[in-house]
Amino acid sequence: MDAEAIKRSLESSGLRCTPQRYAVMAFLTGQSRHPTAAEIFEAVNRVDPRSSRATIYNNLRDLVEAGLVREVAAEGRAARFDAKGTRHHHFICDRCGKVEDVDWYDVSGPAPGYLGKRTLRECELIFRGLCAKCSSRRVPPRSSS
Amino acid sequence: MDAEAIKRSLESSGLRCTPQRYAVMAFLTGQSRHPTAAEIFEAVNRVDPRSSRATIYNNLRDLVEAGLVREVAAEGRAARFDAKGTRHHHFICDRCGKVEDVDWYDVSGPAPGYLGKRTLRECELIFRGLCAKCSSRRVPPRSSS
DNA sequence: TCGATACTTTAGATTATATCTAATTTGAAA
DNA sequence: TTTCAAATTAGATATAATCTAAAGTATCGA
Ligand SMILES: [Mn+2]
Ligand SMILES: [Mn+2]
Ligand SMILES: [Zn+2]
Ligand SMILES: [Zn+2]
Repeated sequence: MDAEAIKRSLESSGLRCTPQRYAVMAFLTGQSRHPTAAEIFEAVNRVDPRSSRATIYNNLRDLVEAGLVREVAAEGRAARFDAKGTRHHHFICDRCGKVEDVDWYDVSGPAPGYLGKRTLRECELIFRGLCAKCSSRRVPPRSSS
Repeated sequence: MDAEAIKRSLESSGLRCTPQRYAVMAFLTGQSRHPTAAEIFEAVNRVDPRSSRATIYNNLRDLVEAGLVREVAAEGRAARFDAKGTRHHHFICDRCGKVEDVDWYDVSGPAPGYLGKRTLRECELIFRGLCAKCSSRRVPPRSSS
């Protein structure tokens, strides 16, 4: 996603393309990891323009509301964020907690009526297990052997 | 799940069945909601035995480690907990954030090789949309009309 | 161009959530 | 009983997120 595309996506969501907001969005689109607010804060403040902590949080809130970014559902202390580029699922490692992207495939939704009066918008899959790195190790990290 | 069953499940996980630990487990098994640590704290302290905040957190940690309780993957400030009774999926409301149980059905897992070198343990399905209550309302809550 | 106005950013204070510490208490086994 | 690891506790501390009030900035119409 190039600079112009980011600018357009912000403006078509009714958000001004301020330098600080752009920086958050640009950083997120360039990441396949799932950074926390603190990590985003650090990253955008390594280059101009600098942003205050409140601005990082304000912009993340605005971007999530606008549907350009999602807050990833995962356990753990700090919220993690993800630019909504191409649809994908997530793999969460039982051991190291890393959240990795997995190519999207359409999930066989529930049978009609299964969800009662609820209105379904989407089905998201979360895979759990060991990531490639953790799979290749024999011994759990906490083991003293 | 009756008292004896809870006691057995704790002990077969190598955990002492202390009054405080039992109280947390008993409360969680009786809930279809997904309470936060603060809600559990409040609930168990309405009856004896009382537990300190640290004990609630200690026991939740122990129960999650033992596999008797899971921390629910959902957005939002405080972690939510769920006794692992019968398997089920979750429906998360876009609007009010409520996490509701949905009967389990087996998810068509990814094709072999899809996940590369990762080791898959389970597929969890998260449905998103509007819960029954929010579906029946016309106007979004923030609208000023 | 000018002023009005709404949007945005900011530092620091505040609140909310979770963990740590060090001193007891408890309970099962010897 | 005595012993000792496990568990509990109050309060301190750490971490994450939000709030506040003041100042800065873009946009619009006159
Ligand atoms: Mn992702
Ligand atoms: Mn549940
Ligand atoms: Zn891993
Ligand atoms: Zn709802």
